[in-house]
Amino acid sequence: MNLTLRQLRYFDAVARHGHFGRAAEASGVSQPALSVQVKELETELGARLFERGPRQVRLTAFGETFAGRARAILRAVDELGELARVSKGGLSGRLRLGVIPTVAPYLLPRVVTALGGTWPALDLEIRETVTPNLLDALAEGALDAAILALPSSDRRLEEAPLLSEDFVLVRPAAEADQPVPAPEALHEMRLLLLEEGHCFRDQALAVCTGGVRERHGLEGSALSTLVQMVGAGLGVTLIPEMAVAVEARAAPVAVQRFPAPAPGRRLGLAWRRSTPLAPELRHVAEVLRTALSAPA
Amino acid sequence: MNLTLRQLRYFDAVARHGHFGRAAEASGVSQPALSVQVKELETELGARLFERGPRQVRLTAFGETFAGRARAILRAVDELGELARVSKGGLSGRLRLGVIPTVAPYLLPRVVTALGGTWPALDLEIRETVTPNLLDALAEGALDAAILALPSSDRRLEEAPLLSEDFVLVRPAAEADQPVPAPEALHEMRLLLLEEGHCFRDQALAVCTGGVRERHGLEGSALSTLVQMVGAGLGVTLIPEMAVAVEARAAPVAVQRFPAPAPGRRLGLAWRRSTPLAPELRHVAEVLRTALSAPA
DNA sequence: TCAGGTTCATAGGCTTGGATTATGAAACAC
DNA sequence: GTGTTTCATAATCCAAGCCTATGAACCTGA
Repeated sequence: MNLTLRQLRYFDAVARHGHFGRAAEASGVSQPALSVQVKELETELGARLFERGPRQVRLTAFGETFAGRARAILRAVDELGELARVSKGGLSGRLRLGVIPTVAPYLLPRVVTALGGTWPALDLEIRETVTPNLLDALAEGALDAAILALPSSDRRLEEAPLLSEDFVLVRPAAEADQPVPAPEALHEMRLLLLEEGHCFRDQALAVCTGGVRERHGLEGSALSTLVQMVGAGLGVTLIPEMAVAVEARAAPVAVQRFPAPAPGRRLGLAWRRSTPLAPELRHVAEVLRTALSAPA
Repeated sequence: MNLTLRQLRYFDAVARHGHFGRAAEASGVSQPALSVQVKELETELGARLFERGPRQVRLTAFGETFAGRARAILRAVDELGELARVSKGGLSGRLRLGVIPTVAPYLLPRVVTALGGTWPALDLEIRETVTPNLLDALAEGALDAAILALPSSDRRLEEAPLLSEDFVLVRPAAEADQPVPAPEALHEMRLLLLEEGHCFRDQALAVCTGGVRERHGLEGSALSTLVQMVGAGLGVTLIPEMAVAVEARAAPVAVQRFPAPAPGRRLGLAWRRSTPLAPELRHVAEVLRTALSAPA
């Protein structure tokens, strides 16, 4: 038995696309070339990897577990390449950084400036999406690191804290003179939330230990939407402190801070433990921590 | 950059042998063929992997970390092959089982019988050596499973208990009428020990919390040697209960059991968590547990 | 200092593996 | 049934990899 990485790559492509033709195209080879390699792989293994249906290709049970391991191997091989790149000249080339949506608009300028200043040769690629997607992308090696709320509670990740900040209450400007409610009292008010998937939604919910009245149709996909909704008198909302400067100015709302201990969140940088970039990423976290602790 | 498994295998061979010629021989190819592949690997990586000295080949610092990752990949690929074998027909083909020396002579017959009875097609390969070697071999994939004393305290291993047994005191036959000493009192006597590396040596030492008088030149490499030394009046020793039937008969010695709670050991089966054989090995442990709990 | 030995790199010729295009076969859609 | 989609097979070609032979660098010992 003599497996090759080529076979694993082609197999993985078919497993992902569920289609030989498209897998071949994605792999940059002709369909027969790919078919032959996959068939050879099956022959060497002595087991079918795919159920070839007339309309679709599906993994067998065996193929399913095989795919998991094959992917891990391909990822590890990719990391070998990264290892070589890092080993000479430190951080350079592409760095794929993920950022959660409730951070990206407010921090990215400073992040880009700080990293570009320290590593001029760095080719930064940013991807903004919700935490679950970031975690998947990190696990698959599609991202090198991500800025998200700590803790990630993913054992495969290493994380470094970047900053902590409080949440503030945003209410219609007309209510500016009202006393600040206790966080626990928020469930008495109409609290507007981000849609499912945003970690900030869960954090906001956690503040209201009593639960909130669900307001279907009153969810936003971005903090600025929520603030606009508050300005229109639809309810109140929480936003992280870093968003105040940008968002509170754009609508007729009042911002109120909670007395200590105020609810808040910790943000950090996270990366796969096994990435060869780990030492460099610790340095990146250091640089970001410094840059972000300075006033904007 | 397009690494191949072939390159990694050849590189690994050179890293292990520290010698291109021998690595080539071990890999079953000519030396130039191997040299070319390694050179190509270095070119693709853009970094040297070896320091080519005139008298020896040594890994560079980069090569060192590279080798670790490369080996992990090669192991994972081997496991893919095993996965295929296991996926159809369950446990069959070769099973490489390690056993510690203080267990092997007494249990192996029953182990072989039990496994051969349940899996007739199984080709059992036994390797007897001390625990540290077993752990290395398991980690490298040179063994599929091992029978050793629990706990292994290696997080990469999964383990299943097989049996627990007491230790008994072996003393010269002339002392058969003496009262049984408390385990703590053993350091008053000349306790004969196995040589370094045997886990049973450490377990015996642990029994004598007060420490023992070191008797250089009075260590044995096997329990039967120790018992013979006891028979010759050189001191006393501890042996596990399973060894009594075989060993105590072959020398003029008396066996004394300790009152509860007697010192003892737990034996178990251990295997790499990532091996595809894991489900089968749980079954193996089950079979062994049953077979070994029955009287010999 | 020079002859001989060891060890890794390079060169030339050959074999095999992988790629391409062209074509076949099976299943569905209408 | 005719056309379409999709994977497998066939024929052909090029390049990657292997082997033998040889070179280059360095050590060793008289």
